[in-house]
Order: sequence, then structure tokens, then C-alpha cells
Amino acid sequence: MNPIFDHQRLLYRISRDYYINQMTQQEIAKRLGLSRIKVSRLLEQARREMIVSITLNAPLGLMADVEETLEKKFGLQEVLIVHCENSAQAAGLEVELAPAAAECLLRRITGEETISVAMGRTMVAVVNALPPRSLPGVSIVQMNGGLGYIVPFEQSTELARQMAARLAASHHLLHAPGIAADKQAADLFKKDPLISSTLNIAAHADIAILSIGSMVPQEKIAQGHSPLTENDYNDLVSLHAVGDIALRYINADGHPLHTSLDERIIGLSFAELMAIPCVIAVAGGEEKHQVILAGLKSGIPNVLVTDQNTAEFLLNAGGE
Amino acid sequence: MNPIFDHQRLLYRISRDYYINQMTQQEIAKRLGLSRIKVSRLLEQARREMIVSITLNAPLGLMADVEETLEKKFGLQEVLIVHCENSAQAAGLEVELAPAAAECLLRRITGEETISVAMGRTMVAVVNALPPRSLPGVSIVQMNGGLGYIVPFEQSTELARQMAARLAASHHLLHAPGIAADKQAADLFKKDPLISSTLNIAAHADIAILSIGSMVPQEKIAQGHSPLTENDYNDLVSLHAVGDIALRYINADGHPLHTSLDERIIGLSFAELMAIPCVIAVAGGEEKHQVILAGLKSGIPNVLVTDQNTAEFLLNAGGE
DNA sequence: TATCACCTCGAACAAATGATCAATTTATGT
DNA sequence: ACATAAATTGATCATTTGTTCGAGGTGATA
Repeated sequence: MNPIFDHQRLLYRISRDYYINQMTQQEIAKRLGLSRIKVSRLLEQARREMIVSITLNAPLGLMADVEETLEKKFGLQEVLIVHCENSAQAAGLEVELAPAAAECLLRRITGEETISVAMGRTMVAVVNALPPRSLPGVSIVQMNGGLGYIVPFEQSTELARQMAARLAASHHLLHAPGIAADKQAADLFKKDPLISSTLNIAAHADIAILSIGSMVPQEKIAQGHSPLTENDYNDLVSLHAVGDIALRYINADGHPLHTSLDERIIGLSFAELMAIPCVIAVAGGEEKHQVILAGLKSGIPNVLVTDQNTAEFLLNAGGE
Repeated sequence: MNPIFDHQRLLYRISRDYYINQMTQQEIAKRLGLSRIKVSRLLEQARREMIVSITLNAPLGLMADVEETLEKKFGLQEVLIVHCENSAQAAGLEVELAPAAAECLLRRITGEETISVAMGRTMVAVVNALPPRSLPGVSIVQMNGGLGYIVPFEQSTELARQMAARLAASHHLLHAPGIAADKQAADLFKKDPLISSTLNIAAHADIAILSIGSMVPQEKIAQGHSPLTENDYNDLVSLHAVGDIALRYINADGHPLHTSLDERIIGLSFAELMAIPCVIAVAGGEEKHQVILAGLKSGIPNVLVTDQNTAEFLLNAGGE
């Protein structure tokens, strides 16, 4: 009987007592006449030598490896990939992403934080996916004025209000348009004590939840179905904008674009968004692939909730 | 996306970070926005739900499961099963058992203990299997007088001396026969200050190492090839003796047998053997199966080193 | 809607584990 | 045989982990 076999036998024995029989290192040491510290070291060796192997059984349909790769690639805290039915189309996709986003948001709420919320269809879906809770210490803060080119802009305000209601939380609303008519008007709004203080609160939120938007087709602008003017649109196109994060337009590198539009926005600035420690971005769909990539490059989002097609695109997209 | 999937996803995610990526529970908690304690509980759940599975890869030829079963069945600290070439025959078997016994003994020595040793072929093999060490704080104590019916009984003393030499340890020797001619002679030996103190030291040893012996065939007695008289033999047979542990004869239930022989023995008593916290029994071979079973029932051994055939026999033998 | 049983939560504590260090032992080359 | 380098050892300390407890919340039932 050679000594290395004896050693292997010991490694196995200790591993079994520790991992299977749930004994403490102290107990094992006493039983086998070793020092506690030596048991610790032998266990480490057993793991190295693969005498102990730990395997994970992933739930079916979970793209855990892709999630992890994307987290590392873009320096994110967390990526949630939702296996969507029809992820090619954005229409309806947000409803599929919303529950995962809601779970993620809820999980990150302990009961005392301030949460900035954006607006849009995705955010509506997220709010609808939130189960009722009693979180009186939480504040929901609107981080952009409303965009009401068809329905009044108070719809965005209503979104934040509803979210607060679901969570039985307090709220800070922004009674202002998301985009003012001109810089003067915007500055005037921002000087309003209530608006200014709300924006300040939003800027110092613990968590932000928002979506990422792609460029709307030119026809929509022409038809007036957008808060952007044709000038705005042309400016953005000339700067190679690919879309926006909370109304802040960015190019493919994720850099913010300073246009006249940018100055008319009543909402958090690019830098303010960047400073929020946990920004949850909820977005998916074929036509948003490029913006989402750009959005991640911007460094603003810390968490991404998306669909599997977008995830795959991001996986293959040129490096960070 | 249903909530239980979200939960599974979370369990998996946490398990991966913890078990694969070696993150601490604190780090995971911070990253995913949970309390540290909750991560701990989710990990526990993940183990319960087999999302985490820990497997051990046993070295080839290791009968770890049998070892464990025997430990539980007989309340032993440790069982070492050696895969012997020719375990049917006792001749030469002790040489195969010895290295494992030596490893076990050595492992249990920290450097300050007292070790009582028995005698016999098996013990000689164990001593020969011991690698040289420098353990000046260790005491080797002879726990039985010598049996020298052919060679002088000092051979046993020599065994203890050699063992002490291998370990560079001090020794306490017993210059007395293992079995005295009659009770008076035995009592006289035991009154000797040196012998009495040595026996006392042996009785309070931290570790004892001994073998288990089966009944010798009657012819050997008749031929005088045994320290036992024919009367002794007949007494033992009438009491259904199956063999001895360190000269203390026992029946199939492991109970000690009080005969005139018992009173003539110079060595540790049954009760003294029982009191030693770690008794390592080294024994194997077909003809010893019944004694070894009885020996384990006696409750004296805490560790058993044996061969695979004996182990299998013990496995199937009637319960403890 | 009120009440009760059950659950979940995190804080505080206790236990278990891992990391660092100095001292010793072991192996190796001269 | 001796010196030096490398490896091992256990003590001590810091970190990590598990347990217990009371508070608060949830849901079922009357």
C-alpha cells in the first residue's frame, strides 16, 4: 500500500465527512487525530485535485452562461435574459421583460431607498408587473418630465404615481414637460423650486429604472407623432445618434450628444444618470440592438434586462 | 415569466457566484441587492433543491462506503480497509495491513502522547512499516509482558524498543512475562514498582495499538507451542472463547472471560483497555473473522484496520 | 374586517473557516 | 556531514458563515 494512496484515501475520507456528512472541520480533526487547520488544508487540496466536484444544475431555459459573459463584457452587476416568445418585435416584448425587471427591482429594495423612474411603454409594463407591497420608507421619483404629444404629459406623472401606489411608497412628481419648447422655457422650469428639488432627489436616488430607446423613423417626426422637431432629428442624425437613455441621446460609442435638444430636456443629465449606483435598464427587440449596445457602452446601466436575441447580439458585438 | 422561474434563476445565480466564482455571501448580497443572511438562506435552499450537487470522486480501489457502514455499525472512529492480495490466509497478511496501520497511527500522533503497544507478528509488521520520525515528546509503553515460549520473552520488549527508536521517542518497557506461572507469581510481578508504574502509564495512554488473536488449534497447545496450558485451553473452550485482545480472552459477544489464566496475565485489564480513548486494532484473515467481530462487540477498539474479506464478513455479520 | 396562525425578515450573536506569520522540519546539493 | 532552500506545521487573528430571536407582515378563516 503506497503512501500516496493513503493520502488519497484520507482526502476522500475528509471530503466525505465534510461535504456529505456535514461534519465540521473540528469534528473531523478530532476523529482522525489531525489539527483543525490541517483538515482545512486537506479539504482545499481535495477540491484542487477534483476529489470534490461541485456541479450546478441549471433550471431549463436559463442562459446563465450568456448572462455571466455579458456581465463581464460590459462590467454589469447583473444581466437577466428573458426567453421571450416573439422577441423579434418590440411590440409586446416589454410585457415579457417586465416581470423579470419587476422581480429584480423588488429584490433590490430593502425598504429605505429612493428610486428614480423613467417613462414609456416599458416602464408602464414594469409597474403593472409589480406586486403590491407595503414600503412606506421608499420614495419613487420621476426623473423626466412627461412627453404628451398626443395624450397630456401627465401620463408620465401618472406612471410614477401608480408605481408609488403599488409599493405604498411616497412619491416626488415632476409637473413639467420632458422637452421644453426652447432653452429659456427649460431653464424656467428648472428654476421652479419644486421641479428643481425633485430633480435633485432623482439625481441622488439609490436605484433608477429606465429603458433604452431607438431612433424613431423620420416619418413619425414629420407627422408630429414625436416630441422631437425635424431640426432635432436632423441634428441627431448628423451626429450619428443611435437612440436615447432617459431622453439623453447617444452615439454608437455610448457618448452623449450635445444638441439644442439636449438643453431643452427637463430631466436627469447624462452625468447624473451615470452617478446613480444602480441603474436598471429594461430593453429588448431587434430594432434596439444597436442602441442597447451603445447604452451599455455609455456605462450608465448597471443591470440589464433583455431578451435572448438581443443577448446573443450583444455577445457577438464588437468588444466593450 | 412566472415567479418560481425567477426564484430558480436567483438560486442558480447565487449558487454559481458562491460555489464556482468563489464570491463571499456578502459580495453576492451587495451585487444582487439582498441581505447577506438571505443569500445564506437561498444557498441552503439551492442545496436542498439539488441545484447545487456535490459529488466525490473516490480513488480507485477504495471501499469508502463499506468503511463508513462499519464505522456506524460498530461505533468506530475509523475503519481502514486494505485491498490485500491474498487475504484468505493470515500468513503475510499483517505485512499488507501494517502500512495503513502505520499511517493511521502516525497521523494521530501530534508529538506529546503516550502510546501503548501490544506484541505479536502484526505489531512487528507495523513497527517495520513506520517511517523514521523525530518525536521526542512521545512515549512508547509496552502493555503486555513478553510471550517467549520458544524465543525469550524479551522479543516483545525489543519490539517496543524498536518502535521507540523509529520515532525517536522515549519508552517504558515491561520486563516481565506476559503470562506468569500462577496467580502468586503474577501478583509478585505486579507489585514490582517498575512494572506497576509501567502498567499504570500504559493504562493511561492516549493511543493503544494492538491486534486481535484467534484461538490456536489444540495440537499447538499439546505440543507446547503456546503459552497456554491445556487446562487454560479447556477452560476457555468451555466458556466458548473465540480469541483474545491483548491476551484478554472474550466470547462471541465480546464479553471478557474470567478464568485462572486471566489472573496470571501481566498486562492491561479489559477495563483498562476499554478506557483508552483511541485503541487501534489491526487484524484480518479468514480464521480471525469471528474474533474480530467479537472484538468489535467488546467495545475496546476505536479504529479497525483490516482486509476487504474481513470487512465484507463484518458487513454481513449479525448486528452490533 | 378582525383575528390568528404562519412565514419571512434582519439584527445580534456564536461558531466555523480561512489567512498570515514565525518556527521548525524535511529535502537537496555540496 | 553540513549548510541552505523549500515545505510543513500550528498559533493567532480576521473574516465568513450559521443560528437564534423578536418584530413585523401575509394570508386564511370566520
